[in-house]
Amino acid sequence: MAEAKSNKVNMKTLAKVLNVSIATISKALRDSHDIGEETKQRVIETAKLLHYVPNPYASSLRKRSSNTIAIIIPEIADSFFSQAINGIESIVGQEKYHALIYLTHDSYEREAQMFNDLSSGRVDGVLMSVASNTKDIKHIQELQQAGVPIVFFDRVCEDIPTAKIKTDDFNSAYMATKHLLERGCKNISLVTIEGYPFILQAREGGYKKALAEYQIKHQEQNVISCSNKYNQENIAFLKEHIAKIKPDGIIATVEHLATTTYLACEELKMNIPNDVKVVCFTNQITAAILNPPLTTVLQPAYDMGRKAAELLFGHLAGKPIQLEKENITLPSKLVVRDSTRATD
Amino acid sequence: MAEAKSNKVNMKTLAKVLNVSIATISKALRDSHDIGEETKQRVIETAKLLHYVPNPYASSLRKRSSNTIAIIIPEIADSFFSQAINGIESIVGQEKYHALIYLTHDSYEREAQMFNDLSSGRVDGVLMSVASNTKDIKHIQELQQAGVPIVFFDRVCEDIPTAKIKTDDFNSAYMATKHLLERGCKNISLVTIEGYPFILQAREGGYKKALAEYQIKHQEQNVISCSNKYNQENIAFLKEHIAKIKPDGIIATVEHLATTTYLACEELKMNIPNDVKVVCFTNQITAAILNPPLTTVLQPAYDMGRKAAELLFGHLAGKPIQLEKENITLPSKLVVRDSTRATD
DNA sequence: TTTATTTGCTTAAACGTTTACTTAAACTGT
DNA sequence: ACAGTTTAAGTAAACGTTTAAGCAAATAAA
Repeated sequence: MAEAKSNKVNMKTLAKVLNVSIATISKALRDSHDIGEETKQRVIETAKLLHYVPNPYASSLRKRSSNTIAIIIPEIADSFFSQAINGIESIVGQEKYHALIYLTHDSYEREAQMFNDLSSGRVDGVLMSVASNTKDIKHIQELQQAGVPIVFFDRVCEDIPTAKIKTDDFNSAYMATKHLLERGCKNISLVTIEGYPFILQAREGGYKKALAEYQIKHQEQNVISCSNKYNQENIAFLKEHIAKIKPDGIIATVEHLATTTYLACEELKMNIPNDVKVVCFTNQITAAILNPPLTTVLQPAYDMGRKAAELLFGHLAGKPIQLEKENITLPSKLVVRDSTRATD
Repeated sequence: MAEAKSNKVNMKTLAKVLNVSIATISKALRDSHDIGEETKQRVIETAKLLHYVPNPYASSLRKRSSNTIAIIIPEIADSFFSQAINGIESIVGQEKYHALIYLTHDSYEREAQMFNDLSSGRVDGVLMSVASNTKDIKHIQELQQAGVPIVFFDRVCEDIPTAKIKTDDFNSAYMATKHLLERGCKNISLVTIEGYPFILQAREGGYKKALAEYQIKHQEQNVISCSNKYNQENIAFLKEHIAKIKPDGIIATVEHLATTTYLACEELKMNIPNDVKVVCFTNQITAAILNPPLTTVLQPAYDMGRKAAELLFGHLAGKPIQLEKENITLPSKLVVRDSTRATD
């Protein structure tokens, strides 16, 4: 058990032990044709015996590639993103890559800062959901022009020509709204958050389309934009809106708005679904045990993350994938529960 | 705008442009005493102008340190871990470090594999929660002996002499149990998951202590061990237990067991809190809007992550921190809601 | 004035790999 | 037997930093 001293064992060590050159070690470990079968075996054996693990930084420096990707997302305490990471990780691990994680907290400045750092060659590729207040996309363009492939998921940047994995925001909002209309709602509010022009535009579009189909005139005041964090002020803000507009249906477009909406309704003594019916975009398993159980738009978070990673790694592996041609939409699912139960 | 060609600009480029040596560039950028003030400014200016970003791999190779840490956790789709990552990230970002994320999925084999990789010098330190089925800790010992500092949070490994950030599992389980006893429960089940001897031992200990104080004899059959994933089989398994034991109180020790427990009770037509009162260890904000609102043991996830990161970075920065002496316990909080409302 | 010291910079080696190029020996076919 | 090819190695440069050591000129101390 004493064969492996804590002194770093590197190729030089192995070369010395085996009395061959460093090049032989390197080639043997990468299974090069240059090296004889017997030598290869000897190298592999002693490498294992001495617990040799290659230095990734030397390798990355020389090869100009790092076997590392970056995951850049706005936040992590959200079931959509954590499930998406699970999907990403399922590929990253399998491909023996490493994943750096960066949280922008929806700040453009941090995002730009991160991209600046990444232009160093730190990563071979990027998987990202853009920050809500990113308007200027120069940082993304520059990284892409520097040759780092980028794949967007969920919160994509339409103006960058690369792969985008989205869910059908327009359609799922349309379905959700139609569902409320079918259940008799006539005055539906759309509760969104600041930022995310594309996604929110799509959801608002689907919402409006459904209204139009039911000959309901859309009112600007029925669309309310909260701040993107769960707190007391948000609840108060929403309460005010509900008290004023008295909607009979609410579509909450992000996860934490479910709690905000339920608490606001409770404080206003408005019963769900009798006084107001609620649908929320969320992936939380607790939706089923809420009071009442919440009708949700369930997004394919895991699959989106996985698909995004598959495209990126396919590209990195040199497969003939034209990232800019990949524009994939995975369907969300409306899961109907009691928060939109028919009442009358 | 044409000053920065996409050709990688490195120290050599800067040296050529400014007609000084590479060493001067390096030292100027690191604000060395060796370099004159005027030269420093010129270097910094042109570096900015040409969008120079240092190559992290060259730097890491030479300095034998990577400005990177590893976060190793069992899973990520769990509010405790995602909040803990938020806490960690708050320090990582501020210290200009980078964080690699690894998910063990509670598998010892993957964990050991990851540690093996990390012995390459890939990271300067590790923040981790150990996998549930990790019994053999040789991989952890070896990395530590190789000089990589490790800080545990939540799911610690008691046999490794290093910093451990825990929450008071014993006491919070004790409080939760006592709370149920005060509310009149006489037959309390503890629902746990497989693995995690230390944490579960502590929680079971607290549970037993409370029972003892109330002169209730502990029954082995009241402790049930589910599998650590949310699915239908788990619900069925728990239903069976509840049907057999007919507990009037349940303590669910991990987040996803809340949903499992609620659904099991619902299927058995057992009313919470009338027929059975429920407490769960969870950090989800939806606890407040469940049916009924769930009494929770709220763990200081963010603070635990943050504290763990603080210790690690303090150590890395050379502060006089003796990691092996740090054994910190942050209190959890019992948040009482309707799932344990007094009835009778 | 002479000797130390400081200032500001350069030289060159090192970190641990990978790889283009070279080389010597062994095999091939004629 | 000999030119040509294949096989199995080795040599050395390169990746982009950091840093110990050196050195000339300027400054300070005696």
